[in-house]
Amino acid sequence: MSDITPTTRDGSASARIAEGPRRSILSGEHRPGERIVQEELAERYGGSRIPVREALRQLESEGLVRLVANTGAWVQSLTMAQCSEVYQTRERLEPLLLRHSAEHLTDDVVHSLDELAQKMERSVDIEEFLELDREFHFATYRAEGTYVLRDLVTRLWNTTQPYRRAYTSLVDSEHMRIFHDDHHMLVSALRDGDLKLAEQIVAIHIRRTRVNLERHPEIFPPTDPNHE
Amino acid sequence: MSDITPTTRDGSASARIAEGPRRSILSGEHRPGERIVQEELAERYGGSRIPVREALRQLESEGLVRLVANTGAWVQSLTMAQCSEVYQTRERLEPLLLRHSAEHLTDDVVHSLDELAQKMERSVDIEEFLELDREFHFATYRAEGTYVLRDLVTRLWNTTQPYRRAYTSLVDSEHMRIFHDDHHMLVSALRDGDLKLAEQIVAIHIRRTRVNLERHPEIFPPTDPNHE
DNA sequence: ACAGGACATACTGGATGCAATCAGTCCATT
DNA sequence: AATGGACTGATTGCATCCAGTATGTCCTGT
Repeated sequence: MSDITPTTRDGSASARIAEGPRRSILSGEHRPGERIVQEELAERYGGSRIPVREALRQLESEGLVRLVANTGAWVQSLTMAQCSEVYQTRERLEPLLLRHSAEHLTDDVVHSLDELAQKMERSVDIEEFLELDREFHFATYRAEGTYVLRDLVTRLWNTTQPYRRAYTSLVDSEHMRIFHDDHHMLVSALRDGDLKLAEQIVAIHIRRTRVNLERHPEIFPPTDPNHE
Repeated sequence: MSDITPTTRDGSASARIAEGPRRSILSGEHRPGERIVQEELAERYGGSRIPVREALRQLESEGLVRLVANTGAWVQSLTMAQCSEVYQTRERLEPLLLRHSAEHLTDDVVHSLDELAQKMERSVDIEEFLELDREFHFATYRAEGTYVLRDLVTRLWNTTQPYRRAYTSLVDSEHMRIFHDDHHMLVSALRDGDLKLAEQIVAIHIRRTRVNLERHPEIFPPTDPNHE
């Protein structure tokens, strides 16, 4: 898990503590809708409830946690419509990020992308697959310059991670074949320096995943539990 | 605080306090790079430093504030490159948001959009102009359904607000003419139900602003003061 | 005069303790 | 039996206090 923390943070305890639940949520240890108790986090990661509360505020802004005053915190859960919205957003943003980044891609990186794509094909474990997929795509997003856009994309990935996990365990080998083909085509386009094509592949890749997600309403909460 | 405090108990104090500096920053009362002292906020908005600190964490995640451990908080300042990046992001996202929203636009709303565009042309005060501009565009973004995308766009507007303000005070009447024309064309496209055209107009409108912003490096900090 | 270091001040970060609020249970009433 | 209300345990929200760190100043030595 490399690029999980969206904003590079200082060494304060609240920033450190925030990483704990963030990892737990992204790794699937804590699932959407689960209750988060301040005291438990404080004990688990060492510290009082003060930095824990600041960490929760931050995670709320990142879209990973849902806070209700005087009531508590829960792992954020998305409806299918919200998840779809995030994917539509990604479909617009990631081609842009890729374009910025691809100009700085070296042959070494392209080569490692190829290896990642192959390794992913051989992967049988879901967690490993998810991690490799993330590593692959973010390897194509190693843009120089500012980090605004990459931070944003990181957050979008993070908020939808639980549903990507649930979906991955459902897809059949046929869809997987197409999924891997996308990756290989993307590597080829990047190797050829065909930026326009690479952008299109990423957009289609994201759209394909969204459409498939929308075929599985059972992995989302039945109705909107969040009224905000 | 045991007396008849006007502070409603419905929301948490930290959420309430966060609104204060957020408003101050957006209204231009506090400018990028200005120091923010916790104690001052606590006194000004009522409360101890605990909810203030949570509010600052939240504002940090929103991109309005920059926190450094053991040192303090400052109003976030963007380099021209970062600001440009936000505008490129907006250029991709707002057409999408507009498309989602435009399906629910009533004739009433279109009519009020027209009035807003005209009122903006007559506006001479910069603050009023900025507010009307924001009101105009967000009136076109009154999407039903989920709020993920609109929240995101709101944040992007917020983080660039200081530079929009600085830029507005610089543009000549010629550019203003083109700016207003964009708005009128957008209203027409929405009235005709030409979604594709409306999307294009918004994209061009945002791009035009970005290009003009990039012609004024003097409104940005000389070098990158943020190392993240 | 200038550079380096020690001190003082001001501010942030965090822990503890107390008040307020919510949820779940039990009992009384209809 | 079902509904309404009070009570209790648990948990959150906040204020006060104390420790840690950064910044600015002054002094000393060269």
